[in-house]
This record gives sequence, C-alpha cells and structure tokens, in this order.
Amino acid sequence: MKRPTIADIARRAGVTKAAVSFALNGQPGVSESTRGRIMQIAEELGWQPNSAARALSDGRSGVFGLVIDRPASTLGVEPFFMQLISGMQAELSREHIALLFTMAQGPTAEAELYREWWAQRRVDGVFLVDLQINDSRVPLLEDLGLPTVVVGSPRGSGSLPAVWTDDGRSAEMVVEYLVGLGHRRLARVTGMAHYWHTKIRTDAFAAVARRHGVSATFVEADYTSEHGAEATRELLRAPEPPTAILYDNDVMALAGLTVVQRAGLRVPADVSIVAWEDSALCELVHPSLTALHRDIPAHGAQAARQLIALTRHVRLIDLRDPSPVLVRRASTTAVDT
Amino acid sequence: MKRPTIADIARRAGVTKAAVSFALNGQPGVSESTRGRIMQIAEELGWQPNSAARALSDGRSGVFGLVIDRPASTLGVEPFFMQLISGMQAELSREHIALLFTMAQGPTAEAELYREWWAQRRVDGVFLVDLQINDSRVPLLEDLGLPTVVVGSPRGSGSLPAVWTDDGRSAEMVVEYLVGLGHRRLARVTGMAHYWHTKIRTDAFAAVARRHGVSATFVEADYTSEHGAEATRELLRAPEPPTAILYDNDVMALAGLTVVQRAGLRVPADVSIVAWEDSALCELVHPSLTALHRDIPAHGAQAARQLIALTRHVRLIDLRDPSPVLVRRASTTAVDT
DNA sequence: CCGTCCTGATATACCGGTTAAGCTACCGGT
DNA sequence: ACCGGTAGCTTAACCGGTATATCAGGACGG
Repeated sequence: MKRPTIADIARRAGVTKAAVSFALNGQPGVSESTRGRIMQIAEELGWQPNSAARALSDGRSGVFGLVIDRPASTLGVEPFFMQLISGMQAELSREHIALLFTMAQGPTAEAELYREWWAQRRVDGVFLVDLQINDSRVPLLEDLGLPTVVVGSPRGSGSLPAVWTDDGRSAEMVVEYLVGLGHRRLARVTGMAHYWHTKIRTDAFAAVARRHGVSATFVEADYTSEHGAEATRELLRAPEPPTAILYDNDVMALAGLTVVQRAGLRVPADVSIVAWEDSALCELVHPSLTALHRDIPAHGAQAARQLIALTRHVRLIDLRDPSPVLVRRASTTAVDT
Repeated sequence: MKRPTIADIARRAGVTKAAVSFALNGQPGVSESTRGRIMQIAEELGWQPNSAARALSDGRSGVFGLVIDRPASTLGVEPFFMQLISGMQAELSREHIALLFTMAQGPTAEAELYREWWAQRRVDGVFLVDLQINDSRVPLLEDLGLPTVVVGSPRGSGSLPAVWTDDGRSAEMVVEYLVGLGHRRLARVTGMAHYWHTKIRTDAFAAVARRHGVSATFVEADYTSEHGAEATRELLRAPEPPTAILYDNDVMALAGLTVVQRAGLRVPADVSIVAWEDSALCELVHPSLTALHRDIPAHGAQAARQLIALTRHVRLIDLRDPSPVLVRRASTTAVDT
C-alpha cells in the first residue's frame, strides 16, 4: 500500500504542495472550491499527515510520555496504573496524541529516559508519577524545560503543576471512621517511605490519631503481597496488637486479611481491615474489604487535560480531584468492648 | 535548554553537516582524527538525534505499537499485560525502540488506530494480541503491510508470524492431572468464546476429557470476577455439580473460590480449583490456588525480538515458547470416593 | 610528466510537511 | 486610464537528519 503525501494530492489537484497544505489545515489562501476538491482527493487517497514530517516542521511530536519505575511484580497486580492510563487515553485520543509508555528500573534509568526523549524530541510532555521526597526528577524536568504534569501530590513538585487528591484528608477520614467504631489501637501498613504520598498519609494518620488520643503504629512495606503479609505478622506479634489496620493498597490488604485469618483471628470481629484504593478484588474476597474508592480514570483524564493545556502554553494551577469516598464493606466493624 | 543539532556540531568542528553525519554514524568518509573531534563535541553538547528528522529521512520511526481492546475494568486486575509489556520493554529498550501503548474500545476503533498509525508512519510495527476467530484485524494488517507479530496463537494468524505457547497441551495437562486425582466431572469457566485461545483450550479440554471418559462442562465468562462468580454459581446449581473447575484467569478463579466457599462447600475437599495464569494472588489466598504458570515477561521479550527481526526483513517462522508448568498448590486434591 | 586512484572532505538533494514572501489577475473607485 | 487592494495561488526556504554525487589534492604507476 502506497501511502500518499501532499505532493500526490497536489499533482492530482493541479496545484502546489502549499495550496494543499493550506486547504487541509483550514488556513486561508485557497478558494472554497479548490479546498473542497483537495479535501475530496485527500479523502479518496486516504491521506494522513506523516507524523515525522509534521513533527520536524512544527517541532511537536504529538506524543506524551509516561514512565513507571516499579518492579513489574508489583505493577502486575496493581490496577491503579492501568486505570490511570485508560483515563488518560480517553482524553488524549480525541486530540490525536499518543502515549509512549515505559517501565524503567531505578531513578537513574528514568532520568536518562527523560533526557533522551527530550533531546530526541520524542515527546511533547510527560506525566510524572510516584513523586519522591527530594525527587531528583523534579529539578531535572524543570531544567530540561520538558512540560510535565505531576500526578498525585503537590508537595515537592516544585514549579511543576500537579493533579492530586487529598491524601491527608482521606487518611483523616479513615482514622475518624475507625475511632468512631471504638478502635483505640490503629495501624497502617504503608508503601515505600520515600514516596511523598506515603509521608502525607502517614503524617495525617499520626496527627489525627494523636488528636483523638489513640495509638498509631506504622510498618513500611513495598506494595507486594509478601511484604504486606510480613508486615501484618509483625503487627500481630506485638503485646497489644492493633484492632484495625489500614493498608496502602488492595494487594497488601488482601495479604493481611489472609495472615490475620490464618493466625486464628476473625475479620472484622478481632481485626478490622481497610484498603487504600478500591478494586474488584476488594469486593471479591470474604469478608469483602472496606476501601477508599476514587475515580482513577477520571484522575488520569484530568492529568491529560492539564498536560495538553500546558503544551499549549496555558499557565496552570494545581488541580485537586474529588476526595476518595470510604466504601464500607464487611471487613470493618465496631470494636468489641 | 537549547537542544543541539548536527549543524551546531558542524559549525564548532569547522566541517559540514555531512561530515558530522558520517562521523556519528560510523560511516567511512572522515579521517579518524576528525571523527574523534566530532564525537567529542557531540558528547560535550549532549547531542541526540532528532527522532522526527531521522524518521523522516530513513522512513522508520523507531516505535512499535500495542493496542489492547479490553474493558479497563478487566485490564486493571489482569497482571498479564503489564508483565507482557515489561518483558517487551526489556528487549526494546536496548535497541532504543519505544512502545506506543493504547487501549481501544472495540475492533472498529482498533482497526482505525492501525490505519492511522501506519498512514502517519507513527509505528514501524505492532504486536497483535487476543486473536479472535475470523479476526478482521489480520487481513487488515496483512493488507496494510504493517509488520506484525501475533502474540498468543498461531491459529488464524494468516501470514503473520506468531509467538505462542501451546494452550492445547496445557489444557491436556490439567485434565490429565485432575483425572489422575480421580475427578470424573470436570468444568471449565472460559474466557470469551470468540478468542482463538479460548477455543483451542476448550477443544483440547473436551477432547481429552472424552478420551478419559469423564464429563466436561463449559461456561463462558468475560474474565471479570462478576462473571466468574456467576458462572460458578451456575455450575454448582447442576444436579451433579463438577468436582473440579478450571478457570481461564486468576481473577475468575478467585471469584469462584469465594462462591464455592460461601455455598458451604470446601475447597479442595468438595471442589478442586485450578487457575489458568499464575500470579501473586494465587499464592496469596486461602487455600492457595493451583495454577498454570508461565514466564510472561520472557514471552513478551520473545515477541519483541521477533518484531525487531521482522522490521529488519528477516523471514520469520512461528515460535513456540516453553509450555506452562502446573504449579500444584492447596486448591486441588484427590476426589473423596 | 601525465593520467589514475584513493582519501577526506564538500555540495546538494531528499524525506513530507509548514509557512513567509512574492506574484498575478481581477475588482472597484476616482 | 490608472491605482490600490485583495483573493488565490506559487515559489522557496526551513525543520534536522541521511545519502549520493562531486571535488580537491596527494600518492602512485608507467
């Protein structure tokens, strides 16, 4: 199949490339009749602009980039990113922007990717996820001048615009819910401590617990079921184990559930369990898991709209998405006094 | 940050663009001394080739495409694709090929994407997954002449090279394992019937069951936990319900497990459960799930190598990856006679 | 001493778009 | 009859690479 160029169209229409370009881009400079003729020929030939030529000419590639730096083992089970991407796509496809998606291993490799993409003009902008404390990617991206939208946290995002949900408020919500049920010993199995969202959640969790005069224990884990299970075992070994545990993702919550049950304890009678980030899994297991639910695709779509605006030189402000709602299921109950 | 071009390098080195191009590409036509000088200047300036310019010039974009047409809800929970992509990346990154990743909704939208990508020369090749019976994408891609590697099934792939695992053999393996445990009433909760791999699995399952003189029941589902649960309830309602069920993915197996247990039956004492496609989930739940395990990242890497070869005009033959192994866990046991 | 070959470069065209500048024919106004 | 303005094109340059043809100059053979 021969892929036609504007030169082919021009020849057929008996005009020059420039006229064809004007016609196809809705620019003035051609009569309505020639424009119509050209459009029809383009249609017949099934013409589409060569992306490389256009990119070379106007300096934009029509591609956004997303790099995720997490072990594939975790990624596999985490619905979050797939849903995020799905939401982004919905928004990007209508603007005919494509998404370059890569998994990197380690911050150095990720930084290198950004450098290459930018230097090679492969992408017009990127989404930055899993923001870390003292994240070296932020100054790098600012330095490069690569249009970036941070997904997830306005803290530590420097001058980069962010799209976020209020994790602090969500943590408060969960603590207040559990305290309201009479729980006095709370625990949280967290994600990696170097992520900003982990810190934000932990800080808020600790602060509200203190305010209510209840205890709060934290164990760091890495989102995998193995760590989730181990962290739970550690919590249960304490002389006065917690009566309610909040896990930073659904996979660890599920692992925790299993560990608690195997330890001969009942959920929720002995231990209440809450998952941060809802999924089909949470509804599926027995007992079903109380979870913080948010519209992740909508979040992705929001981020995509922001990045599109940014590449069009719109000045952006941080945008907060609706707070998650706490979906109460069978894994939480009032503490048995 | 000003991104340097070969013209900048040429100016600094006091030579022409062409000389720079020769030097950087290892072509003859420059002396070793000038080549060294040019390389060093390029290094200092942090030069990287503009991908659009290169693509325009040599006609290849350095990008492969992957389109997945499944509801985001399913995708989220399925580790398969993330692992597949992860494996592809490993192979692609060393050749500096990027991956354009999109979720489409429906075959028409997907076909349209291929047309656009090809017409716009956005991609040099694509991976085709979830091959269907009478799949219109196959003739389309053949027609376009878009280099394609089919991931998953050599049946119905037409002239397109495939990378596959022997699903028929795997189905046999499971049936023989279950029959060996004394099961006489088998069932399978399948994925969508219009997928080739579903048909291949079902046909093999039915054939081997017949050969061993045991009964085989099939219920179609769509990989979601909802369907998995419903299919299981349907199976259990039968006058003589199956004593062993094979599910086409881990999510449905887990849903099935829950349904069986809530129905007051024991797993594996009353019903044995096997999942097609292993994951952390399978190890995690109680009882842990017997599953067909395969190295999905390796599968992805294999596919990537094939597509790379294909775009270099190497003639390919279908490539079969190692068969999955059956990982025996707690969800299967001998039938109680 | 001249023609030939080889080396190391330059000049230039090309890929397929976009776009500024230039040209022409036709219009209305005085 | 002459002029200015404009609609409707064309010409040509440019984006940043790659590749082919050309060219200058030195070495070499006869």
